Amino acid sequence: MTLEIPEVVINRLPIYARALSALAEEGESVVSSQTLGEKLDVTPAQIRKDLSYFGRFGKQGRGYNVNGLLRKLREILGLDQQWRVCVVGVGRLGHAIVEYGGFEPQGFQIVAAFDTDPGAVGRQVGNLSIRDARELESFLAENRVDIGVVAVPASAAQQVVDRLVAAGLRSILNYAPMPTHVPEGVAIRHIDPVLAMQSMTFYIKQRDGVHG
Amino acid sequence: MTLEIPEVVINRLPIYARALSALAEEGESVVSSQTLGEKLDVTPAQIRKDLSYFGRFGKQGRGYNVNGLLRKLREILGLDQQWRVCVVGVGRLGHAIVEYGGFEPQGFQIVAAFDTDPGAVGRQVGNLSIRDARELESFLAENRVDIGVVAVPASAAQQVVDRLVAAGLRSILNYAPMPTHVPEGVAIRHIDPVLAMQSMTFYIKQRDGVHG
DNA sequence: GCCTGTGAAGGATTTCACAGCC
DNA sequence: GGCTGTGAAATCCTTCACAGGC
Repeated sequence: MTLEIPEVVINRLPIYARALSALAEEGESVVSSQTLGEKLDVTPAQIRKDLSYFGRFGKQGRGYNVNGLLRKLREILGLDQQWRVCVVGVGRLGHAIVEYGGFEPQGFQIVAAFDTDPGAVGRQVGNLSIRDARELESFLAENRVDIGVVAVPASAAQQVVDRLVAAGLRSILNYAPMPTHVPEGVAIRHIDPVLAMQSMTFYIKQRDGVHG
Repeated sequence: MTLEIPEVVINRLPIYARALSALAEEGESVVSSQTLGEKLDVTPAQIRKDLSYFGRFGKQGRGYNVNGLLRKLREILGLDQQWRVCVVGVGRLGHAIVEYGGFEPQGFQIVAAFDTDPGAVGRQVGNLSIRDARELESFLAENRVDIGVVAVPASAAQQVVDRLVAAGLRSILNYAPMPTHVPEGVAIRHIDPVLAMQSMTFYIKQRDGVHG
């Protein structure tokens, strides 16, 4: 398909899609790059340029059809499909992830949860029964899974990522405080609130000088 | 102090600091940009250039002193200090945040939690008693708080961010699935696992074509 | 008149490549 | 010989500005 679309562009598309959803719910039928940009703190030129990688969706003089563009973006991103997700590590964090209600409505269905702790295996979380992490490979061989969520301690993160990749997964969401790496061709995203805070403190310090 | 250091650079420093911590624990005393880069999937030149914004910390022919550089980075980022954090919104997500043990050891102390729900106010979470969100401004006026964590529903996020900013907070970590905006001079970071997944599905689709 | 789509310009970030020092 | 620090080059990304269509 279309080659070499910058990753920054891909990362912005879901934001556009979300804003368009909101506009659609408010009953708006048309939106200009100007108006959309104001809602999102993005320049209109950026929105137009981003969209131009995928086609010509607007109408001169009017703007974009909200539902039309939303449908297009959902198609491009695959948000019109169901995605199957497994979670590895069901400690406090993994628990919260499995029970978080925000994934399902967006098409991300959690189909399995794994843990190494014999005390956790077999327990019920949400509507899943926790599986033994030793079954990870066999489960992935027998069931379609699209995305792996890693919620294990930092010390185990790389090993778990390696197993997921070896088993054929190509998309990983890593919650472990550890910058695991993956081979070319595997998408990985890191969720790390501590890192996020640690980069903000630099600016606090710069502004205010040193606290007690 | 030093002016105009790119934000991307600041965002990488905590990663370097974390890797140096690990090296220090392993008893390594010296590391080259080459070796550090391999651990982090970052080019050696990038590491050297990033560090050069802040000074000259290495020794030609040897590399960097692990503990020395770590101390420097912690000082630059303010990680050698205690930071006071408040959490707004103590639903399931806020709960998990307050009870997550990963912040305290890094110097981020959660000093208050707020909610609007009368049924939640007064309840105990971790070692905090949930406060009425109406007390937010008075609490911030009387107590030093450095970082505000927003864990409210999307519909309330912008409003909460506005209140935090109006009360003088200049660093915000937003967990709400909603790209809130803030005035110049306020640092904000978004944590949004759904967005992260939605950008990965693009690549799955590109590789594999469409699933059922 | 308004707004898109897009080459070209501009700006930011990364990488190169090497002088200089240990 | 190995490795840093850094100008210069290369690359990547954003913004400009305007031709063209509604």
